[in-house]
Amino acid sequence: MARRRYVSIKEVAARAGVSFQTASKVLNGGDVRVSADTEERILAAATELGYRPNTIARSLVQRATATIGLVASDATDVAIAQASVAAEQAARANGHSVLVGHLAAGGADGADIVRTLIERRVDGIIAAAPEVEEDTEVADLLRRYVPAVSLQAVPGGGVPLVGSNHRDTGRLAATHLLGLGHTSIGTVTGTFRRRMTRSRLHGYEDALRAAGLEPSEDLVAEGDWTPQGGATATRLLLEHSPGLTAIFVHSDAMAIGVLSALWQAGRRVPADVAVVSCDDIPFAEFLTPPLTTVRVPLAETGRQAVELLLRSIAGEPVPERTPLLPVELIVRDSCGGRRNPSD
Amino acid sequence: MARRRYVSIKEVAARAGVSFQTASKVLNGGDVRVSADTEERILAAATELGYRPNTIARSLVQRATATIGLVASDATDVAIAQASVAAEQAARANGHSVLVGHLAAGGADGADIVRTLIERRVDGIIAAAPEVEEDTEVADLLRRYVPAVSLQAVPGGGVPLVGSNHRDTGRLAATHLLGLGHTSIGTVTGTFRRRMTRSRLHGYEDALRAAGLEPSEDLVAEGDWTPQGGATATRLLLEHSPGLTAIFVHSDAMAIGVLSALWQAGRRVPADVAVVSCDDIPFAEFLTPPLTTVRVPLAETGRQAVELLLRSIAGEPVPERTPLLPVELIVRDSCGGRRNPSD
DNA sequence: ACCCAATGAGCGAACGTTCGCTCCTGCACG
DNA sequence: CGTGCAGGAGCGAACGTTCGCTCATTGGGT
Repeated sequence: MARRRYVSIKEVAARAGVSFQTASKVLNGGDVRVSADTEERILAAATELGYRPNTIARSLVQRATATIGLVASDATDVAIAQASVAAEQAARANGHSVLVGHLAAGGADGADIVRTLIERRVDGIIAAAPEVEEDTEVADLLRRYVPAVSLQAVPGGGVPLVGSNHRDTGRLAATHLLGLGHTSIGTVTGTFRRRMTRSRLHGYEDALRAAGLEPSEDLVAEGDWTPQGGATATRLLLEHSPGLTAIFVHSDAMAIGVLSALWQAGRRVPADVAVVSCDDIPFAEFLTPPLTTVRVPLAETGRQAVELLLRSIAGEPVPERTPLLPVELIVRDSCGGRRNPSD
Repeated sequence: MARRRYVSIKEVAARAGVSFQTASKVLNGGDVRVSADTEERILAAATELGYRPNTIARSLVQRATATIGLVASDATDVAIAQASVAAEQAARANGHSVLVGHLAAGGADGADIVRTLIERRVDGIIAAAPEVEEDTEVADLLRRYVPAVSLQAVPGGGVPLVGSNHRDTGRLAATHLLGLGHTSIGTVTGTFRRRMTRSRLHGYEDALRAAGLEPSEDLVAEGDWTPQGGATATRLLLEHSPGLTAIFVHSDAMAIGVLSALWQAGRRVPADVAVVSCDDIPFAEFLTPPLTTVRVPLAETGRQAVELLLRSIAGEPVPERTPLLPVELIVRDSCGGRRNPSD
């Protein structure tokens, strides 16, 4: 337990018999105008002493921390977790570390988290927290203090946005179901407060109208992104529109609840009710039945956010809107569009 | 996009007409021997200027960053994510920030991540990465440089451990199945390299022996913690022991694959095969059928890790082994031990 | 043999804080 | 009226770096 004291560059320099600034040059700086001999001595001294540069001191003088802040929803949500992890790994691949803050349920502590990140002088911030979509305090902080990129709209704008095409997502799912011959297609949506939900809903409506169908309120039930919420919404849907033959769900997590509720109601999937969802989380393939879903490039979104942010930090101008990433329909069994080989 | 320059305490002091050290006292230090009048002037100047303390500078002089490092497995794994999120929130509640590093698949970059954390002078490190269980380089770094707490065994010891009682977990699951009358109980384990796997297996064997049954190799199949792995292992199990009537799975994630494979093999759950698993991730309740599982207190583990680490940082001696957290059996439908109300 | 350029190393300053000490002022008390 | 003491504020030093400049030495070209 006798913890090793950190050794500073001065001690290394002393042992090598040079000034500490010279040691700094060879150990960290790039401007190595030093003889091979002294360089070697310094390096040797450093390893013998177990020297570890003190990034804190470096950050102070360079006025940059090589750290980015990530404010994320409770990353127990698989989808958010995927984006977060990808973002962290991308940041690290570019020499940056990531300081995270997970919002409490409800997201009331968003501004606190961001303030902390700012005080720690992160070079930039990535917001991956839907709760923040309406938080003007957070938006102000992001606009004023630090380069930022967001995975969802920010009130007042001014923060570059990355993400995928949610309207296409809805359109793709509904179109597929329509193509299978369904005409009474319900939808279990995310929370209405989120733009993503509204976009997906619009995509769904686009598809219905394109097929000559008029969207009905009785076919829409709001979920809350959880399996519970999905189950509850499904029961509501079944009550209002007992005749429906298909459901488009706004997330795989909710789809788990949807499947469960359908099963409990005695409706077989896909024989009685076809289900298409979105995200394509790792579990989707292994549900019973395997879930047909619109794959959302979550990891890719995280990486793109980092890339954009790093460019913004470097001083490059970044557009407030980048092209939305494309989504892709993954057909499995829950929609009945594919014959199960074991049938 | 005109980013606000950070204002230093000196500017605040100048505006308030005091020395910057005095400003420091009222803005950050606790030793406020200052007249109410000047205090007010300083506070006013600070808010007018939008002063944000520079934690970097503070860390430099205080030789402490109020930051802890978290090295985690790819937190796409729901169980790890739960522990991570809880740990971060607990740390923040105690005034600490969290710097994360997610291991690449395979975990080869563990030592790199830890080194980075050390160079950033985190006050302590939490290891929540099973991959690290055999990484002696990581173990050395953790022992030598910085207080640490691990969620899994560390080669050579010397790092306090927190976690739950895995042997009880196996015992509880198998005992329940035995109590239901099963005598041919297979198990889909985690990777054998992990101690947790071996503990759970031992618990399972304990229970069998206590019931007068001899464990058989044909009833054990190694999984890899993924749904895929669970499915593959299940097929293997079915091949070697077609007569089994129950399966104990080492994680809910794998259980999803187990359920899927069973379904594809035409075995009904729980009628033909009963399933009990461990973790109790949020999805467990919504699988078809709802999963009977041994709840592992993941969030609680994360919190306990932080608590221990903070004490260690504060200089208190912490025991290398804390009492294991208790687990609890959650009975749902997949084990057949409970009559489904809809039956 | 002389000058100048290039090479190698040193040195002061700065980054934004905290910490502990010193100094000044004024007031109460003997 | 002098002494002591407490309250209030200031000041120097330090934390561990990086950065840009200066200085000394060497060697090659004419």
